[in-house]
Amino acid sequence: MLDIKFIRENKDIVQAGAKKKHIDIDIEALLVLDDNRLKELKEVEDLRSEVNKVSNDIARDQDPALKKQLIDEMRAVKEEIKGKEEKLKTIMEEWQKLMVQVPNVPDMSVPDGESDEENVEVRTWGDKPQFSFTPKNHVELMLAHDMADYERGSKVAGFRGYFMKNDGARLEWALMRYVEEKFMDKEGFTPMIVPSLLRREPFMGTGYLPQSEEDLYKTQDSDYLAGTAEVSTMGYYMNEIIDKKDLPIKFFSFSPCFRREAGSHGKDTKGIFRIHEFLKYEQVILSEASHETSVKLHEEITANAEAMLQELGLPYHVVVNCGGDLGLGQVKKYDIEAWMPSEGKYRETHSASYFHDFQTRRLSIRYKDENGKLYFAHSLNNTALAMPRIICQIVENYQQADGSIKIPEVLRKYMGDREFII
RNA sequence: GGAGGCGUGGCUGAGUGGUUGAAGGCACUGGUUUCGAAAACCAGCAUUGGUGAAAACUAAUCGUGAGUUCAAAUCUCACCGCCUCCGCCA
Repeated sequence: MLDIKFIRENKDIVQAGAKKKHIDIDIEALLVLDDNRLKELKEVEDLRSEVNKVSNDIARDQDPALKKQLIDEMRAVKEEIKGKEEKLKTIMEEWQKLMVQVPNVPDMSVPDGESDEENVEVRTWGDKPQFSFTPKNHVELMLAHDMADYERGSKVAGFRGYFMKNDGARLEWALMRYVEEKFMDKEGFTPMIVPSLLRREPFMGTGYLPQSEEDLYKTQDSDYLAGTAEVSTMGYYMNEIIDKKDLPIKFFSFSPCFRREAGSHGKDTKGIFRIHEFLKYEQVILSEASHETSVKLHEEITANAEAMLQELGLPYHVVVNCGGDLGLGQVKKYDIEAWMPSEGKYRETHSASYFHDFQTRRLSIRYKDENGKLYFAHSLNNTALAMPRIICQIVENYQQADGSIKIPEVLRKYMGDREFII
């Protein structure tokens, strides 16, 4: 959610921002509605003011006849208010509906473009492996080593169901222990295990609803399953006021994640790259309301992720997402994509975004500065490590001519000090 | 799932229809005092929206939403949350 005052004063910027994100919204129409809203609000408030005043007179006045007269008068005014309130309510509903659709303004440095195909590479790291043989894809490799069972997965869990097995399960646990140790020692990060089964409010607050209703699983109690720990972690301080000296607040959150993948039925239908249920560690930050601080922290959480990919020895590149590939609230986003030999391209493992106060305004997360003044905090997030997806890149990049898979050095101690999956 | 109780400002805690946005206390801020501090004393101290250059004025907010009333923290209903007891269960 943007501040209506900001929208009023910067309507051209907001409209241009929406265009850059390829989101169709008429800011001018919103402002006309807003004028109308203010006019009706004023009328209702003036009438209420009159009622308040006279009500006090009634309380004070002892003359019964005069009392009765005033009460009758106010009864009439009340009727008038009722009618106007009805009108205002209708306007407000329309206003709210439009307001939650207004996208945050993307940063100047965000490239133009419609889809992820127009994201721009900003840097690459690592040497892509050269194979003297035809490399297998992760689906085949994991099957060959009995690291996953897709058939029984879909028998039991349906489309995109899977079991992780043997060294597949061990590798996933190894990654979990690795990333936990990595962040446990990292200064400032509070580790949290967070809920995934959530009410509607945190989804509205983070900007996943109302737009992405069809991407979320919903229960018969009208709760939703979160696709990322970001949702509940951001909800943690919902409707609260934070002391400025506690900022930035950094969370290292773990949760199961659930995604319907409604818009991607044909994509990545084999294996464990795109699945309905997985485990993810997420970095979430609340910071002071400063663009510079947001930018700095954005680079920091991106660097945290890159450091791990480097230790895991996975070649990757970082892309800055184009306007059309940004979410409603995102100001800027980097996707980190690791090399996938079987596809001859990079595939996403991490996604780092910052939002300014878009989410915190919806969630009402504020902080108080030295002078007691209140501000909406800024928020950011990035994947820490998402499982089992990253195993796809690990097994593909580390496959050997003899069919074995080399275990990344940093994970060996969690895999019984072995060098290979044979 | 059943029975009962409760939800007031940063905290604590009064307040069952009428100048109550809300007593008192704590905390916090400023001042007096002091070499300095503590204590004491004095003063200040909610948020959001609107109008306004500002001062100020105005509306809303006592879990949330509806309702009754000229007037609601106070009465009614629904929902949410918390607590206690019973049942069930990891």
